[in-house]
Amino acid sequence: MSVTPDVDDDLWSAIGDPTRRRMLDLLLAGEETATSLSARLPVTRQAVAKHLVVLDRVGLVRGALAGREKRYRVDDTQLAVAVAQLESVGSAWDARLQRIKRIAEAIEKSD
Amino acid sequence: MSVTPDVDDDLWSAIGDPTRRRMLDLLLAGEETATSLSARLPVTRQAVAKHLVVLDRVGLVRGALAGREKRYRVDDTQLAVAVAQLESVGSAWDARLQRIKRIAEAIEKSD
DNA sequence: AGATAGCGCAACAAATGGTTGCGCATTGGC
DNA sequence: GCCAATGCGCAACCATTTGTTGCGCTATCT
Repeated sequence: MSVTPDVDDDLWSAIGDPTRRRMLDLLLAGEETATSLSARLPVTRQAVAKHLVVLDRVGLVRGALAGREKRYRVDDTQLAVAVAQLESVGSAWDARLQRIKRIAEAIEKSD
Repeated sequence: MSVTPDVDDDLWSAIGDPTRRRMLDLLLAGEETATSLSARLPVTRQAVAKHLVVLDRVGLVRGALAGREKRYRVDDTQLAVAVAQLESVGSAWDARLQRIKRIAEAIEKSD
């Protein structure tokens, strides 16, 4: 019996990186470019650009050219999928923890 | 304003790795050793051992010597903390998505 | 037209996740 | 009691990821 649900590893590892989580955080407040994001993060523009490639590959963000800028925004639908996976794993583990707790209580009662 | 709550990056990246998530899954079903885990996973015992070091460092598992074996078990308390972080980030993003949706609806209505 | 701002590409460094190979300790059968 | 087998830890090595710096192209603004 498997406890954790099947999860898209690529999507999960995309949101697993702390820098990418902070980028998503910033992008949720509005469109940003690689340059503007790097100004608010402790990494260089190029590092941000690489992360944007990763996030784009799993569909969490999309970039659109606007003049000489490339503005990125969060894809709501795909972020909702990611959130669903987080909550799915979380509640699976939580359920297992509860079960263990109930068993422990049952054993204690039968002592 | 920050959207995602402050999260323990070490704890998060510990559960971010797919192999470690599967190890936790197996360990939730009962104690295991590095060798027994590696038999159920597509990686070598040494890879499993390294992951166990990582999981131990963040307190998600603890190992106890039993003869020549070293049996690992999940630390319920710390796993509960990890679950709380997952659900915390998930619901923060979810809340933000809902807010965006409400704003979009409001704009649509005012058209 | 020329200075500037934004971006992409390439080369490099460090950390991570994986492998193989080795040696040491404990255990169990004879 | 001995010896083979089992389980573990350590070290060397490889590929990928995450970060850096440096360079050059293109588009914009005066």
